[in-house]
Amino acid sequence: MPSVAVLDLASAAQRFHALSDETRLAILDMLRDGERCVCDLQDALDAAQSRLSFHLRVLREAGLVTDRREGRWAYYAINPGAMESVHDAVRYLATDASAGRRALRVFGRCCE
Amino acid sequence: MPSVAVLDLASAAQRFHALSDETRLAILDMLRDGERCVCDLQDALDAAQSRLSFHLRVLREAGLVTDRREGRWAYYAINPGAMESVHDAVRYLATDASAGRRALRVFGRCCE
DNA sequence: CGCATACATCAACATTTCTTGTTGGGAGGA
DNA sequence: TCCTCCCAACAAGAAATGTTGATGTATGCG
Repeated sequence: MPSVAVLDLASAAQRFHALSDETRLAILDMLRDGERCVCDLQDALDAAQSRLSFHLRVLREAGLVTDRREGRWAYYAINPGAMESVHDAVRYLATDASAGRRALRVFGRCCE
Repeated sequence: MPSVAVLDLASAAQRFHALSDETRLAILDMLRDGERCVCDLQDALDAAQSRLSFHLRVLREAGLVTDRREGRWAYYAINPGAMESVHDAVRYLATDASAGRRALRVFGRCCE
């Protein structure tokens, strides 16, 4: 059975919202390289600390990132499970309901 | 080469924003069955006409749906190309930058 | 023509989101 | 202990977003 038989609209919307801001996408783009502390993000993105803290909270509350405290630093990292659920949601929306389970409207060969 | 070497933050953010609302996700969910006129969506979602029109505009301006006029009806349908670019963006964000091109952080076998 | 239908758009308002500056708290180093 | 660093959280204002009701426009039917 597909992991997303039907979409949980509320949580999907929340995750998409977390992805709907350029600053947050830039943060995630950096986190593709691995976990980072806030100060790294601050330098790289040239953003005020409170602004980053705000966006990291949005990402965290959507479950897209995890945070780990070490000494006085906070390290953030992408949460693979949440990214996978976003992936599932997109695939669900892009799937033709009238076609079979694997038949995608969009992707001839998916993830090629 | 991957189709998304680097993410276009602005347009990706716009598309994610279009997906960040429950009403719009419900609309797309209906459109999985094929194209629909506004009146169909109106009945099925029990939403005011101006409200639907607003959300359809957001989806249209993000490129996620196309519209077709026929007589006095307007038929909306999912735009596969835009859904694919959303899919690419999610995969890009979920991909470990330090790993090889096909190595995904998240999906052991993608789109299984 | 007159009228109803299907839809877009506008105006006004409430709510949410984002930014900037400030405050506070915990962790170390001197 | 005092001071600095790293970060979260608060406060206030600006801007964007979503809802509702009204108006506008094109189509088609009588």
